Amino acid sequence: MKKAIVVCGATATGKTELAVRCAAALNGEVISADALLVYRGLNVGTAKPTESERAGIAHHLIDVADPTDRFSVSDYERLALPVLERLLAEGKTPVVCGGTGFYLNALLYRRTLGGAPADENVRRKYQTVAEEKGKGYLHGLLREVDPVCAEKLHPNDVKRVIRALEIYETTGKRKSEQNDAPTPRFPFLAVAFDYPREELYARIDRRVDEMMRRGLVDEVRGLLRDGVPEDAQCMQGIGYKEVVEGMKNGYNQSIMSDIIKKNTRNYAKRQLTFFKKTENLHRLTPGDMQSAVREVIRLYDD
RNA sequence: GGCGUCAUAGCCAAGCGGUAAGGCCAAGGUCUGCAAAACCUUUAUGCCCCGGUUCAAAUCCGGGUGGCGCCU
Repeated sequence: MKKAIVVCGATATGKTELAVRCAAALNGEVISADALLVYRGLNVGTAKPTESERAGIAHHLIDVADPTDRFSVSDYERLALPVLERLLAEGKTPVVCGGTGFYLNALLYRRTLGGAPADENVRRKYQTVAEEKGKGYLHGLLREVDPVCAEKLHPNDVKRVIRALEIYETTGKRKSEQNDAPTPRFPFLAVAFDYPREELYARIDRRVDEMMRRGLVDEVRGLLRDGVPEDAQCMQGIGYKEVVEGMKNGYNQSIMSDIIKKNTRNYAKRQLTFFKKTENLHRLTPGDMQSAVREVIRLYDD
């Protein structure tokens, strides 16, 4: 069975180019693992690979949702897994590429994701409870039905507390009892560029400048004009929410740009933390794309 | 030159005699159906400098230094 290649790591480290080159060299196709690349119409703010950047390599899981959709990990898993399995069956090399660790884990490991579909009504109900009676009260509710899970969650972590309550309410089972060990679904080689922090931040700054130059503000304006609500899920993406907010407050592009840079740096740091736990992650020396590709191929053939 | 006013962490800032709030930034971390989301933790043996009063001073007094404002 062919192995998959996983190109992960922080934003702005050159994942796209590395993935395309590896796919080209190993008869592969790219499967994106990115929470915002799935949305149509979000191009410049997501640094969506252009036709020429894709270099004739097939890309999957990009532009599979409308900006008004509410896309989630389970949607990702449902769409991405069949593609990946098909490629493996065809003897091709799936090159999974992306910085959304949560999506990556869902694709790479067999997990139940809580085993309960999202239920808007239940979520709204508990959201109201949290607002009216307080986060502590909501957390107390969870403590009653699933004390083990409640113990692990901070009362302020309302999203997860609600999710745990949702699982219990819709399935009657406790989240804490679904201790499914993460088993890999197939063999894979994971790689990531390891930039010094300073350099990574400098790359991020440059990338954001580039996005502004390419018309991020116009893109956001266009999405809003086309009826995408300000509070749409995709508008929570970095670059989008700041522009929406900035336009409301009359900020100039320079101020928006600074905020986007800061948030992107914070995001990159979270990604680094997340990927620290990825087992057998091979760190690639940044700087020379050519030799990085060679390194990946060498590791792949081992 | 005179008078007044202010000086607290990288930044903003509370405190007004009893042993340094808070916010931002930064760093570290969590992550099982919103994840570019959400959440957690840490961050001044020290309050411009020197001296004094006091059991006790960021807080009061005197003198410096620096910023700001007004007057000449």
